[in-house]
Amino acid sequence: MSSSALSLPLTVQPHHRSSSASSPASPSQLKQLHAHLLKAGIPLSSAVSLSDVASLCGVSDAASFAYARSLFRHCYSSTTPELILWNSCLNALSSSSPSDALLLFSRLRFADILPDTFSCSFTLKACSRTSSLSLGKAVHALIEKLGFQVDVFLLNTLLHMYCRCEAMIDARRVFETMPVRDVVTWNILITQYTKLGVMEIARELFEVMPERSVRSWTALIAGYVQCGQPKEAIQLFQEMENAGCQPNEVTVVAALAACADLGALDLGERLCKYAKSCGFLKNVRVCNTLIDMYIKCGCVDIARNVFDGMTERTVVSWSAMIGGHAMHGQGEEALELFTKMEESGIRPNSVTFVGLLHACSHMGLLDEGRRFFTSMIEDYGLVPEIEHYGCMVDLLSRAGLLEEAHEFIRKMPVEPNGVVWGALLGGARVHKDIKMGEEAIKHLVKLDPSNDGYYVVLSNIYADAGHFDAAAQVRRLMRDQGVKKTPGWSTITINSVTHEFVAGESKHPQTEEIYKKWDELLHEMKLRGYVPDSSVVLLDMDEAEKEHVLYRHSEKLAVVFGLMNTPPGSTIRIMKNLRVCSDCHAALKLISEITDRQIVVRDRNRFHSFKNGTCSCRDYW
DNA sequence: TTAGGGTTAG
Repeated sequence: MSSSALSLPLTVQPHHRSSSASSPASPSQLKQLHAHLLKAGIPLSSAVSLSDVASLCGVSDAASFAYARSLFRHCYSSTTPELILWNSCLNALSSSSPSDALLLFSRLRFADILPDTFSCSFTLKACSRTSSLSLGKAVHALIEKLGFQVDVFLLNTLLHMYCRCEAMIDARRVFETMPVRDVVTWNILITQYTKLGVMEIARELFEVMPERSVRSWTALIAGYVQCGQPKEAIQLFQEMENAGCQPNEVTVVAALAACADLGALDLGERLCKYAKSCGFLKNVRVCNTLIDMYIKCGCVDIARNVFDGMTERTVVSWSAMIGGHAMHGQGEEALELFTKMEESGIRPNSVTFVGLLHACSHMGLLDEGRRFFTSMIEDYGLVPEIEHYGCMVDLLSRAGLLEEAHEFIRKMPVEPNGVVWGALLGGARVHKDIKMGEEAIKHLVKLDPSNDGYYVVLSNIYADAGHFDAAAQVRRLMRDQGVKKTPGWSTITINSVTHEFVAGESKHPQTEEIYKKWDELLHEMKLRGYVPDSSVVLLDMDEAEKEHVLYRHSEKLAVVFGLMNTPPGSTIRIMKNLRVCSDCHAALKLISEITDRQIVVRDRNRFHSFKNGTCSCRDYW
């Protein structure tokens, strides 16, 4: 009943009660209703649901509580034992307002009423949700005193409480001494270890558990994804299929997230088909993850189709899609979508604004970016986080406003991180500002001395300005700091087999043919004006050697391999661990033109889609 | 009337 009945009290259905999930009436509404029903002569018990009463119990003043108890007695006491009413309230409050559930439990104890296993279970749930370890321990003691230690259900709740409070010694003690364990017991513990990032123990438990449910598999798959081990997640998913266990919505979400991380489009597509056949696409979270998977696998158009086809969208759906357009250099689409989002009445959150600011910085939309930054604070009351500051510094410094960017960093209320200084450094490179580059690197070296990327950029700035001695000094600095260059790798997946290419390595069985094909391409590229840009090579060697190093960059090898092993006209998709270097960027533009192929490269920041000699980033990256 | 797994930024 609740709200509809409250607005039209005389139409109350005598035996219709709301479930505890529906929103309870407020105390004042309830009092109003109470008065109304008394006048109309309708018995109170037929109109007041337990969850309504529960909402009253949440009121901490003694008068309201007394009123709630009188309602209890008035409505139910002739037919139902009072403890069930307490339990119903505890149940409702443990989800809606756990601190009130704890308060109610203390009142129950104070009233000298003996709790049963249900009361304890609801109270432990409230302890979990409020991380009240000491109260949880008190309930544990009570459980032992009352002899409830044989109830698996209750002990699982207890175990869960200890896990949520990260009291793993207590959790293990409960687990070890449980007289009976069921699959839920194991799942709780496995999930906790995945949350703590201890995947080895989670896996061990998974291996030895006597019986597994879909949730056991899913918990471990999701754990691998959360711990940044998507390959293991996919492997386990395949094991799960082989074991004949049917993935459900949650499993699909976890597996799709792994595909997104890996750029594993083939499996992602298969999961999409499976989800469709099971009717999972009605589930918003499945669709959200599906959108993310398609975006991160380079298929922004398909992602948009999924998005457009959704009947219900959450802030996550909108944010994912806006961020996706931004990542693919589609700034206008991102901004248009934001307008639609506002029209639809969904309130943007801080992630939405990260996507929007990304879109602006990738497109050089200075004024819009500033506007969004102000709007998120003033119109939406959001507090900017480090990511937002990073986007703003990126936006300003790319636009050439390096002084303003620097000033912005100095005024930031949060400590700038490597992303923020890195953005200033990037701007300094584009605008050939040595002073600002040096300022940025000063902080970057302190924050992250082992990251070689920054040195490369600084050296490029020097080399650009003709300061070759300074460039050499950077190389010395790198050596002195013990900085090793992160090997660049690129992967391409063909017929479900992922081929990895590491810069300079020649491990792939088709290496000879790849080099041969590259030489042919190089000839054609040079005819079209390609000049190798060896400034990106930070090694002491002569020009010819530098060019040789350049020609063995992993994304070039992967693209050539792709050209050789995929049908003409098909899109080539590459994943790269670092950012695309400027020489490869120029080369891939030409290759897309010469071979009439679309080449989509996912680098660590964004997507580059090369087609007909141009890139979707419009060379602004 | 009680317990366990999920999505967007990086």
